[in-house]
Amino acid sequence: MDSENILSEHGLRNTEARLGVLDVFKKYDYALSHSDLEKELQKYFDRVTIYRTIHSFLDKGIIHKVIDDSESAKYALCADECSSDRHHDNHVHFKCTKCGNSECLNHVQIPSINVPKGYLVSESNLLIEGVCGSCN
Amino acid sequence: MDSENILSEHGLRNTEARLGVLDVFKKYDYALSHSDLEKELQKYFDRVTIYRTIHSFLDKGIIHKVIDDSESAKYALCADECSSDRHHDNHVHFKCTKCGNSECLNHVQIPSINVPKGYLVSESNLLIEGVCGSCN
DNA sequence: ATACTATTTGCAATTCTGTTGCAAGTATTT
DNA sequence: AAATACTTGCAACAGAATTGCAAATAGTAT
Repeated sequence: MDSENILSEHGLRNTEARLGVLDVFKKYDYALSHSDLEKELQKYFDRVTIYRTIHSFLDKGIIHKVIDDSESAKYALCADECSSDRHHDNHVHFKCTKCGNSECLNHVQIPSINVPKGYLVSESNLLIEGVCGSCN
Repeated sequence: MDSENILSEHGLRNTEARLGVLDVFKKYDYALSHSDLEKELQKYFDRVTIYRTIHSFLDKGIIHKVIDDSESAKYALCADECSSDRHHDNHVHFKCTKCGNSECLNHVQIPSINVPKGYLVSESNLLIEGVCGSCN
């Protein structure tokens, strides 16, 4: 989907900064941190704008947080089915210990897990660490 | 196991600060962040000491990092089988969206997952979100 | 096209998180 | 009890993230 439509369908105004951030996400096939975005965009936009863009994209369901045991939070574009109200609720992410990149494994499903009695599950996130195809 | 033994078995000296941190972990059955520890301990120890204690406990395998989609890193006591060289490598954590607490589900095993061809898996972490027994 | 309104942006200041160097204090060994 | 190595607190620092406010801009109505 083209970037203008992504924004308007999620109820966000069409601005340079948001288009710029979307372009960076589209350029990479792995999850990006704020500082990754900043490196590419600092010539054009303020750090604070990038933070605020990340927040509004998270709010509207354009990106999701990729869970990672590292220092800083990373984010990736959501699959098209996601929206602010009904979110894709099974995420599998693979983090390569060599190159440090995290990617979403969209086609892998998390098998259902038995939780203790009285617990309700709404979402699950599986982080797999190892060596990715390019580094292996 | 009593706190003095935990420390000496992991090759750490027996100090007030370390005993204090261990006590806080034992007091709660869910994962704690640095700031949780700081709230309880700031009257007795310096912030830096708490950071350094967390690091040495991680190093020696007394605690492990609990992966969480929230702001700050959280930690929890390891089960007895863990040590610095051979670490328990399958962690399942449950985060309650009502109370915000994360706990370890030690008895739940992560089913094996099919990763793309050419990928190697060394460790996996499953974060389940939902409502815990006490909040439900 | 122009004017209006609400949203968005940049800047400066601030807060929170985490680290480092060093001198003083403490645990352990002899 | 003395020597040594580790641990702690303090101050300074570095980086990550947030907030308030005024200026700029997008979308809408005129």
